[in-house]
Amino acid sequence: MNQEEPVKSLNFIEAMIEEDIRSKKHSGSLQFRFPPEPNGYLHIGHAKAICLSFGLAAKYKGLCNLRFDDTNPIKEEVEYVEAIKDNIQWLGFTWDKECYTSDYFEQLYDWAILLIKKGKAYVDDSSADEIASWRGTPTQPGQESPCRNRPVEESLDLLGRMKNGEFPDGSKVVRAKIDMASPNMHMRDPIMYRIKHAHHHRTANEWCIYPMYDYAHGQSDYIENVTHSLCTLEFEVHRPLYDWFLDNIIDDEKVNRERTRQTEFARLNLNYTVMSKRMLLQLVEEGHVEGWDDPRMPTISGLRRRGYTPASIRNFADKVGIAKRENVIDVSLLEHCVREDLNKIAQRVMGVLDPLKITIANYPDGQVEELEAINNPEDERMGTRRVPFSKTIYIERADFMENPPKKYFRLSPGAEVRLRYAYYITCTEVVKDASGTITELICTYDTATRGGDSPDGRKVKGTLHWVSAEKALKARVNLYDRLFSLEDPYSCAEGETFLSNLNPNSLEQVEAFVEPFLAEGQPFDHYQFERLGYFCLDKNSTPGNLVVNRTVTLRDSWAKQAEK
RNA sequence: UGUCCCAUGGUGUAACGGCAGCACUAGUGGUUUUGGUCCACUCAGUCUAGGUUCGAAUCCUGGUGGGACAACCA
Repeated sequence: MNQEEPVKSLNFIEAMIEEDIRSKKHSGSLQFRFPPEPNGYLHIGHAKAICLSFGLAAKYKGLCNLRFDDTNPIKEEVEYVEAIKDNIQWLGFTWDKECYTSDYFEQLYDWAILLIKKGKAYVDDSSADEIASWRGTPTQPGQESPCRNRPVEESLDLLGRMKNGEFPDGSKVVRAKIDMASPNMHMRDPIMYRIKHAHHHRTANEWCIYPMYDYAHGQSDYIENVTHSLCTLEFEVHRPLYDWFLDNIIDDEKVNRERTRQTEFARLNLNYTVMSKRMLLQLVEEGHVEGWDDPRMPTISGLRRRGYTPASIRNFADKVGIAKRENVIDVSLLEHCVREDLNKIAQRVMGVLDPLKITIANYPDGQVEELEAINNPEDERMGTRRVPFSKTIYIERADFMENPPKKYFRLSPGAEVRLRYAYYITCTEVVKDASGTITELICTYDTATRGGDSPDGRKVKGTLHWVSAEKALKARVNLYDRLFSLEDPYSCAEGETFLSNLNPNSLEQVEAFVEPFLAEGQPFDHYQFERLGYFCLDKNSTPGNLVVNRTVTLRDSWAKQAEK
């Protein structure tokens, strides 16, 4: 009787958009944009922003541009723009137009002339130190520059000469004339242009003056007809300035009514990692990780190399939601999202990370048989494969205990277990070396249990993964753990930095044995190593030199119980 | 001695003046040729003090707590 459809709950941005649609605020379709600065690699926090703007565009039948905010030539590089484009496409999004703020330098310059002519901007000869000291503090008003009231003609002349390269870096700036006593520091005559005789990755040496973020961003949105300009919370105090520039440049009532509006949401934070571009850059440059795409990095490239899928990241972005309050997401949610996706799509395979040799005493010498194994129990369409079985095999060292506790379902002296897709085996003898370390197990198998079922119906509690010693392939396996050992890597003792919280065991490398099927894989292919976790082939893996990265372990309720 | 933003289970996020819901985490049980998956269940929340109202997580006021703002960075 209660057939109410589940109420769709909107986040505050969707609610605003639907209100704009209802009130017909915009005469055209909705337009979004994702505006990275090409000065580093994108991370999972950017992925949230990308999913937001591109996702909204898709949901409301609008478009989303990719715009590189390239107004600071000394920090920006082509390598970064290529990586960013790559990441966005990999995530599964397609931008409408590929834009660059540098495409608008000419227009921005013309608008600067307009503002000076209107008496809304001026050229300032003050030094950086003077400007900083005259700006005041958040609690004290600033004071006006001596150049503030210089004649319009003089500012115009100076601006032209700045552009022509007549002045050295730092000798002059263009400032908006707003209010040095404003409680908002950003309104105290903010700088619009600075002189930088630097090579720009797109405009080369055409310009030696470059606009500041605040002077460029709103106008770029306006030029692209952006209707909803979404950014993170730290730009909230910039919004009055965003509006001020457009208010003073655009003289058209209708355009102003429909004009782009900035809306801020809380950025993503994840525990056990850092999300600051500066810190990520430091990790790369100082060699604490192997590069921007090191699988321990929270970068999109790192997550990809770790074995995360685009769908898992999109789903994660959806689950964390959009709001304005500060948040720290638990990595377990991210891990849940990959497991959820990989469980559906990952090829199952067997591999042994910490091998213990077993000789099956009653199995014929030299015999090898091919046993049928299911590729993915969650998806019948993925079919089956054949796995070679032989007299000597390897199992996981942790799957045998000489003196097992109660509820231990695995192998122990006299116990019978199932080898997955193979046979029931019983341990008859434990072989040790002089130091008492177990070196080998002697077992017998029940020939009637081929495939893993017993015709007499007897049950075994344990099922182990295994690999044929004769046919297995060697593989280098990278076992990754969290990069930092502290939930909050930013908190550290006096005189120390976040680097002191690096987890010394974030990477453990082992030589493992895997079934021959792995040789058919391509870099980035996903696998589930049964009973162990999800893995993928590294970008540098080849059939003859397998390199496997662990994405995440399987949930392990036995490990939890064993801890107690 | 400022301005602005924010406050719901352990973590996130809904509820738009009318029964505080969902996901993750944790725990219990069931199914299982992965101690996986799946299924069922359990623990657990409106920062505080007033006010408005028949009725407040929601509106108002004051506290408290957290965050942002003083690059010629974005």
